[in-house]
Amino acid sequence: MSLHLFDTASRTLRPFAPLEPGRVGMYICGLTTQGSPHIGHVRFAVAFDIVRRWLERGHGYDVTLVRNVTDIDDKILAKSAEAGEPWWAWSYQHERETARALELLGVLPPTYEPRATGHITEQVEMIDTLVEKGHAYAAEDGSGDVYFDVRSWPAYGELTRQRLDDMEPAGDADPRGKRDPRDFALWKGHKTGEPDTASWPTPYGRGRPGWHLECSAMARKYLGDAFDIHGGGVDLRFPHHENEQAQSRAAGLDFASFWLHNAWVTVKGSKMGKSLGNALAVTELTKTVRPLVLRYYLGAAHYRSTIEYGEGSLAEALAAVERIEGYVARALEVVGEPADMLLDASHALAVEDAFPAAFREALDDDVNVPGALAVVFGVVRDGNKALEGSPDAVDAGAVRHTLLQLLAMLDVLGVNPLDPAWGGGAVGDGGDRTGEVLAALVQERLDARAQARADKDFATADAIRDQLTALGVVIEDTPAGARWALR
RNA sequence: GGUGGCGUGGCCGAGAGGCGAGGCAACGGCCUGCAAAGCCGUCUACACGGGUUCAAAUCCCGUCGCCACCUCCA
Repeated sequence: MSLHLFDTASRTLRPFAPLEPGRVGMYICGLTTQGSPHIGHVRFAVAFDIVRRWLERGHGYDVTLVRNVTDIDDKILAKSAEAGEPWWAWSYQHERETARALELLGVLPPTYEPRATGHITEQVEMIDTLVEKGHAYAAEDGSGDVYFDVRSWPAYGELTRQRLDDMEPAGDADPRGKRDPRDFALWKGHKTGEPDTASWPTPYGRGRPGWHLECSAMARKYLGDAFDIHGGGVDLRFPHHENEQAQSRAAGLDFASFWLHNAWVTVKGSKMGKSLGNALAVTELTKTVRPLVLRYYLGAAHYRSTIEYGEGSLAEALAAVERIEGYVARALEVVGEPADMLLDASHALAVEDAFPAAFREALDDDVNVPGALAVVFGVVRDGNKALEGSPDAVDAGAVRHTLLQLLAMLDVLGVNPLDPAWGGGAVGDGGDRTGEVLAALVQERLDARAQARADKDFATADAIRDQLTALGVVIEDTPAGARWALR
C-alpha cells in the first residue's frame, strides 16, 4: 500500500500525495520559549522527525519543514518580568535551550525556524486582508486589539467538529471589545505595564501578535498558500489549529491538506506538565540516560498513542537499544569496514532497496513505528542467528547487506547507534584520544584476564571482570576473544 | 453541556472480522570454567454485559472506569 496518513480534520486514514509532485511542505507548531523543555514538550519533535525522515528516505520527497518559535506571548512577558530580565533575553535563552535538547535527541533541524517577532509585517498584512474581507475588526473599546469575527466565518469549528453555540465562551473573556465572546485575538493591543519593546506599530495601534496568527502568516510565507502537512500536539487542535485554519481560509488561502496530531507523555495517567510537578526536563534526564535511549523511548510508540512514563520505562528502552547495538557491534566486526563507510553505503542504498517490505508497509500505514520496530527486531534476531558458529562459516557479504538494511531502518527512526549525532563511542570505537587511551587500558586488563583464564586461575579472571563491570565496562567473551563496551 | 480519545498477557506496546506483532521481565534448555551476550522453548491476552456473524480483541448496542480539549499548553 502507498503511504497513508491519519488526517485529524477528516478523522480518516487518507492516501498521501503531495500537492506538488516530489515535494512536501510541512509545518509543525514548535515551542513557546517560556521555559526549559521537558520530555513531553519534545515528543512532537521526535514524532514529526520520524514522519519527516520517512517522507525523505522512504519516499524520496524533498521536504521543506517549517517549525516556528513563538518567542512572545503572555507567559513569556510574565515570567521574564518576574525574573527581572528583558523578555527577549528570556525568550532567546529558552530557544537555545530547546534547540540543544532537540539536537541532543537527534532531531534533524527544520528547513526554516521562523520567529513570531520576525514576521510582524506578514501578520499585519494578513490582518488587513481579513479586515477588508469582513472577517476581522478592531476592538470597539479602543484597546488596540484586533479580533477574528467567528460569526462571519460559517465554517468555524470544522477542524474540531464543534458548533459555535455548543462551545463554552472563552474563559478569559474579559469581553473587552469583542462582538462575540468566542472571537479570538489576531493582534493584542499594547497594555500599560507591558514593556514598550514588546509592541510594534500597526494601523490599529501598537501591539503584539496574538499567537494563532503567526503560524498562518509564516506557513504562508515559507510554504505557500496551500501546503501538505500541518502537525502539532493534540492539545493544539482547539483553539490554536482551529483558529489558524479559520483565519487562513477566511483570508482566501487553502492552507493545510493534512492535519497530524501527536499524543502526549503522561505520568500516572495525567498529562506531563511543569505546573503539575511531574515534568522531567530533557537536560536533567540525559545526565543519567543516554540521549539515544531517550530518543528511542520517545519515538517507539505510535505518534497518536499516549506514552505512559513510569518506573522502568527508560530501563526497558535501554535494553532494547542494547539489543540493537549488540548486533550492530558483532556485525561490524564481521564486515570489517569502518562505521562511517558503512553509514555512507547504507545511505546510498536505493530508496526501493533499503527497506524490507514489512518495514515499508508498517511506516506507510500512518507511520506505524511499533510495527516497524517489530521488523527491526526480527532482522536483529535473524542476523544474530547468521553470526552463530565459527567465524569462517559466516557469510560476510550477507551480513554486510543485513547490516546496511538495518542501519537504513534505524536511520529512519532516528536511532542508528552509528550515527555521529550520538557523539560516537556508543559501540566502542571511540575516535578521540581519550577513547584510544581507554581502549588500550581496557585491553591490558582483558589480556591479563585471558592469561588468567588460560592458566585456569578463574578467581583472578573473575576479579578482573568484576572490576571492569563495576566501572561500567561490560565484557562479552567470544571465540575470537573478549569484546567490551561501555554501559 | 459540546468535542475527541483510551481500557490488550507480569509490564510496555502494535493490530482492528479468521492466520500466536514486537520489546522488557520471568522460567527451562543450548552455549560458557562460571557468567554476560546470543539462540531455542514456555507464559495463548484483548474492561464488563448483550447482539450481529460459520467466525468478534476487531463490527453494533449498552454499562463501567480513565484521560484530554472547549482558558496558556507538545
